[in-house]
Parts: sequence; structure tokens; C-alpha cells
Amino acid sequence: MTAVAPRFDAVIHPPPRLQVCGLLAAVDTMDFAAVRDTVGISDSVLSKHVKQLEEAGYVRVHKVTRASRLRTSLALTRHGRAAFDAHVAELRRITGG
Amino acid sequence: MTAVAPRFDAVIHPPPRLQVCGLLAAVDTMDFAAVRDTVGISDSVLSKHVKQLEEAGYVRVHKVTRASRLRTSLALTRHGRAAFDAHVAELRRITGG
DNA sequence: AGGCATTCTTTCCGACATGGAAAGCAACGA
DNA sequence: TCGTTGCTTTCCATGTCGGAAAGAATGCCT
Repeated sequence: MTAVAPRFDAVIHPPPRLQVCGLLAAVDTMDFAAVRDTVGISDSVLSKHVKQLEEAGYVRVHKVTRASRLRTSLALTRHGRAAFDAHVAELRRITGG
Repeated sequence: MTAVAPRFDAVIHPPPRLQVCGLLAAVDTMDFAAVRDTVGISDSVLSKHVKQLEEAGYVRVHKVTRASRLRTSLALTRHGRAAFDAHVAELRRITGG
């Protein structure tokens, strides 16, 4: 009864990106700053990892001026969610889920 | 009701080592060659990863002459099993298990 | 004993990933 | 125009990874 085909994803696997995807998978959208603080990494590092995820088509970046401040929100794309689910399924398979 | 305290382990996380630990977690012992073939990596690469796991105290290497051939068998130590379980628990936490 | 095959182990090497620090940049308010 | 906020990009030092090939240990065969 596997919902998705397990598939290891090297873009998602590294710790910081796995955490980012894990956070985004649980919500519709999350602010850059919130992700940065939750994961506990610097602006520059998060920015670089988000860029990887964006280039893979897994994350969508939305820049909005809110409360007269620049707010960048992140969200998984449909494709990103599918890739994350598949990777999680593969992790479960590997680890004997 | 978490059985083990989730704890991310950088020694275990990389794909080849996660696979090796996943295999060993399911059995008492497994031959070097069987692990190598199941994981699908070369002798030298497996040897190097096993060395990392050994140095972390996670894997025990047993060299035996069997059927007049050198046979190296691998097994998780108790400590290795605990670390693996903790890492898997952390992965589940991160991925929204 | 010498040579050869089997089984890993170690070394060498080039490629690539990663994070910290700092400089850059765009937007906005004072 | 200047300073602040909120990321982004660049620079750099370090680390990891795997492939290829040389090494080493052990046993078999003649």
C-alpha cells in the first residue's frame, strides 16, 4: 500500500534541504525568515539551498511587500511535494519502515 | 511514545552508509560481498564507508576463513543499532512521520 | 618455494558540495 | 539622500566522494 513510488532524491537528501522540505510539506507557505530560524541556519546558507530547490523545480519563491517590508515566502511546488513524498518513501524503505 | 530519542547522525546519513546500516539493522550479520552487491557499490567504496562506521563504533568487522576463503562479515554494534534507531527517529520527525 | 586467485584495503586524485564572512542589491521610510 | 531591512551573490577554505590502481593477506596448486 505504498502511496508513492519510492525514489531517492539527491537534491532533497542533504540535511538542510531535507529540513526545509519537511517544513514546507506541512504547510501551504512559510516565510523565508521562519524557515531560516526554524532550521537554524544563516540567511546566505538558506538562500543557497532554496536556490537549489528552486532550480530543481521543487520550491516556489514568492516575494511580496507586506506591511511595507519585503517578505519572501516559500512553498513546495506540486512537483516538489511529489519528489519529497517519493524520497520519504525511499527513506522508509531503506530504513525498514 | 517515541521508542528512542531522535538524534540526527551525520555519520549515518550519507546514502551509502544509510543503506549499509539499513541492511545490517535487519539482520544479525551480513557478508561484505553481500552488502557490496546489495548496495551496488565497489569494494573500495564500501571498504571506506565501513571504515567510517567502524571508527564511529557502529559496525563490527569480523574476518573469518570460511570454505577456505577469506570472508568478512559485518554487523551493527549495540551502539550502532542505537544510533541508527535514533537517526531513523529523527528522519521521521523531520519528514513528518 | 613460487606463482596465482581471491578479498578486501589503502593511496592518489580530480570533482564537487558546503558553510561562514562579507560585499551587493533592491525597496522603503525618514 | 541616507540608513535599514531582507535577502543574494561572491569568495574562499575545507571536506567529502567515488573511481582507478596499487597493496596486502591468505590459501591453493604444482
